[in-house]
Amino acid sequence: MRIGELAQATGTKAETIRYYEREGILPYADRTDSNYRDYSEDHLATLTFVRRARELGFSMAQVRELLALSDRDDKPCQDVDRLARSQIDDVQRKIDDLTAMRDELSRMLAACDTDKIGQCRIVESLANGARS
Amino acid sequence: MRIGELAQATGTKAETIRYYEREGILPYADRTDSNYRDYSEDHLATLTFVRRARELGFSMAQVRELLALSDRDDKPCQDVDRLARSQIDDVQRKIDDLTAMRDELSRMLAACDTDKIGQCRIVESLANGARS
DNA sequence: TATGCACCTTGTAGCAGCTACAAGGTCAAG
DNA sequence: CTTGACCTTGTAGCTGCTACAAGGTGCATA
Repeated sequence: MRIGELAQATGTKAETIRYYEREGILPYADRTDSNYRDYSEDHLATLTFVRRARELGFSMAQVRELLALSDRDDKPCQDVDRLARSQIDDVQRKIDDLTAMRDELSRMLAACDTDKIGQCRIVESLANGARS
Repeated sequence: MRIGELAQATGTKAETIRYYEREGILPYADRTDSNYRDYSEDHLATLTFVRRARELGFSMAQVRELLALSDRDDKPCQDVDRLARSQIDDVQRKIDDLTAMRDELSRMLAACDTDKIGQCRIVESLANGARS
């Protein structure tokens, strides 16, 4: 697969893909005889993952960590455990916040449907949750 | 409440708060006689919301839209409806992705606990979901 | 009263994570 | 043989902060 195809498949700019390669986020792609980057299904999967993780608010450093969980053949189980455990808490917190947000948006929609004028409490929905 | 206090309460740098004011993300704060910014509970709630929304991967523009839903006294119900509806889809997609990620992280933890060597499929967990 | 810290302003500059465009070149399909 | 996708290196712009400097005010405390 060439860079343009991969770009299209993932909704990523070709220049961003090259940038990820330079940054070591994506593994270096083999070059064809004509020096074109040649991508595999693995590259596609990794890039899709990276893009979604970034959309979900993970930093590049966190994405690197998450990717590191992937090829952990070398790493002892307890490292993986520690890494996964700390990520899980982070992910769960995001889910909780998003759920509160979604529920509030739904409530507003429902109020709109029945033409009741409801107050919008979307700010409160996230603001009030006591968190560390 | 003064800026330092608000900064501490929300884990935001004072300079970031001033930046948000300049950008119109946070409403202009009244100044005391001694020209200090004076924040209310509303400011606290809004800033908390903004910070969480940003952590969840919403852009400044999206945060503005979400905030706009909040003081919609002026806007007709159908505008609110349209805006809320499109945001809900976005939020639900994030929840689904994060849930897949969390489940896969949990699976890995479980495998670690029982000392079975399981393959890490976190990349696949997000990569394979067919999405628009 | 003086020291020190939090705050004010304006301005400039840096980092992260892209995104864009330019210059100069290769490759392959119509 | 032209067109368009790709290659390289380099530079510069955008977003969303973050930092620091310069010069000044407010205010609590030794």
